[in-house]
Amino acid sequence: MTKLISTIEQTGQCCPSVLASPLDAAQAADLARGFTALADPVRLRVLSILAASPDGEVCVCEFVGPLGKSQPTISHHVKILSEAGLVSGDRRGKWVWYSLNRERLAELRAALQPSG
Amino acid sequence: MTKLISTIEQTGQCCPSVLASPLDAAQAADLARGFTALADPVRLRVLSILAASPDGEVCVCEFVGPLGKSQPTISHHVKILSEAGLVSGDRRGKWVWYSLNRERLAELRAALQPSG
DNA sequence: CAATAACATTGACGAGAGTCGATGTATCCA
DNA sequence: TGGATACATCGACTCTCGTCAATGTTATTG
Repeated sequence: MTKLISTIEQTGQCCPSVLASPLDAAQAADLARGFTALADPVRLRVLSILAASPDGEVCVCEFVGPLGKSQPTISHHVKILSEAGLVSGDRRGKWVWYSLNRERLAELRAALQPSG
Repeated sequence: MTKLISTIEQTGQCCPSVLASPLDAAQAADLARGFTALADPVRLRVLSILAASPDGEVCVCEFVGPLGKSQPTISHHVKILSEAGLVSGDRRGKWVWYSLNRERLAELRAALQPSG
């Protein structure tokens, strides 16, 4: 807590940033987990399809064809994105509708933002 | 080329963005390579140390102690960052001074930027 | 209840990543 | 010329990741 306040005072930010000050091991591990979720072409395409969807929601079956991967593979990637906080799933009947978590994406973007 | 102009017209950006429009396989692969370079705590700490350095340059030997990794391991990570365009090395005598490539980092940040 | 559909989970496989000791290469100095 | 220093490369190991076939789970429908 003291460390968090110190970080805020030093950087003017609420989240660790790569460019603000040297990261300790824990901060670096947290950020690395986030970027790991972005470090796969299938997952990036899932996010981009979600972002481009008019109603902001896409069910899993709509990823399988366009991305050329099997249903278990898509399900695997969506789970990774979900655990990283980048997407959220909502079950309605047989379908699970996934939506983009733009706040989480903004956090990772902010970690690459210059401090000054 | 035609595709690039089309992308610029549609998105107002020069680089593929996750949030602008659905990524094709090649665009997604390119971005994934960039985020893969960021998806490791050691490499994030290397970048953060470079960003915090007063003169913007750090030689390899200054990473080894603080990061608690062997010299070959640090050299390996610096190479990955270099190949990803995120850092540049400059040999001066026995030392190799590495500096941060902020433009490349800005490109990856822009890929997470909302289009509207 | 049985059959179907959408999605998740499991198990297994090959490929790639992170790590370090040992070694190679380049540079400086005595 | 020889030794010492800084960094890169190699080889090997372990572990994780991406992938898919097979199977399980949940919900709808007849």
